[in-house]
Amino acid sequence: MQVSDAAGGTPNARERILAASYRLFARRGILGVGVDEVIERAHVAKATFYKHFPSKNDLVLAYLDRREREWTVGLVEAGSEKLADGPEERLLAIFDVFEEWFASDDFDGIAFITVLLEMGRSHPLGQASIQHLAHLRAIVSARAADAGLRDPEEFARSWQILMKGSIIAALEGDPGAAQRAKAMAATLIEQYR
Amino acid sequence: MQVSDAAGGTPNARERILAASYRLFARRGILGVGVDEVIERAHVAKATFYKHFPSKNDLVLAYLDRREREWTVGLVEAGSEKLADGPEERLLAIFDVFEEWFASDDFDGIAFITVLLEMGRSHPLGQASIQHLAHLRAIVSARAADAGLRDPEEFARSWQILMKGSIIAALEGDPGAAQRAKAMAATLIEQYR
DNA sequence: TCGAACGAACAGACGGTTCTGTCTACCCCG
DNA sequence: CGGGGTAGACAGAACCGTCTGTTCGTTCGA
Repeated sequence: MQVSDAAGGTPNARERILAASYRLFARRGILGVGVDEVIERAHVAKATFYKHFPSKNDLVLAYLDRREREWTVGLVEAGSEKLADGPEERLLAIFDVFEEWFASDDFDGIAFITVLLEMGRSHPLGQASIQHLAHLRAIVSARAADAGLRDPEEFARSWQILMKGSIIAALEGDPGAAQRAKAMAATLIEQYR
Repeated sequence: MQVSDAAGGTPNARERILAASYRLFARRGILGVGVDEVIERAHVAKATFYKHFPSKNDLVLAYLDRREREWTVGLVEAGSEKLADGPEERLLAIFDVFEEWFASDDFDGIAFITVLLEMGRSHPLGQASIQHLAHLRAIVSARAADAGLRDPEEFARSWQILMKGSIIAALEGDPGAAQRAKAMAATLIEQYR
């Protein structure tokens, strides 16, 4: 089967499209990137593109899925997992991961919010973004339950306000956004203990 | 001078363009609205449009300015002013204004962040958005100084994380976002007292 | 084992729409 | 008669999506 390219070598077409669009979409949004540019960067023929993704929308959906795997799960969940051991510490470590992320060259904002704002909440892509954000919140909620906090669902909603706010602040140019949010987060944990 | 139309009657062309673009941009973003649509909604000829605004960018800059007058100053500053009397109460009342705003039909998100995410921080319009957000922060900072809080500048940055986060949460569909942020805000005040 | 058939990718022209911005021509009122 | 407006054609680019035709490696049957 020639579907995968996990063993290195030249990635197959679908993977190249996904990789190219990932970087473009993350940095310039959906509306700001045309299909033609994705095709050029992926070194792929147009027909090949439309064989794998019937429309640009389908590509964006795949992009959001990948964003969830790589960012939500890979960076946020796994990253904070190995930085701390207690359940409360694991929660707080999210903002340590953020701090490093904010300072890195890979810091490209929060895709789900960008897409939500670009497309609007009634658009299918806006709806998909809302669902991805709900999944992120579920992770926080589960950790809150782990830590024995009361009302994990409510807690997670407040927590996510801090996450979103700090990401926007960082994007705006505030280098201390992560630590500022972390301080408020620590207080929040106390109040839900 | 025929610039204003404050006395009613048919607004002049410039004002109609501004009014039409305000609603369109606020709801669908910058990239999602074409000049042709603005022209149609404003009942204005294309040449007239380009006489008043040399480029779409110039219109967006004017839109952001108006947004600052109507939203930042009109809604947030003035609105919370008349809802409370003590300096701390005036700060907290911002989130009461938010709650009403979130529930209203006029709730159209936060223009400055939308433009920032759409255009990127290096784009002139992104830069302008950052400046408008800084102005909003300056208002918070001044009120914090009024309330005798320590380090008003730092305080305002944390405060703004709550504001941004709650607006995004509301946009995502969380009706309790304002009160959740207000609770965290009250705690923040205590810590800076 | 050789050659036909096939799948997957390639390059790129093309159509129809939309975008920003320019320009001409007219019109109407003070 | 001049300034501010109207209507709308136009240029040139970018957009999404379709389509034609070619190449290359694999598979499979005679």
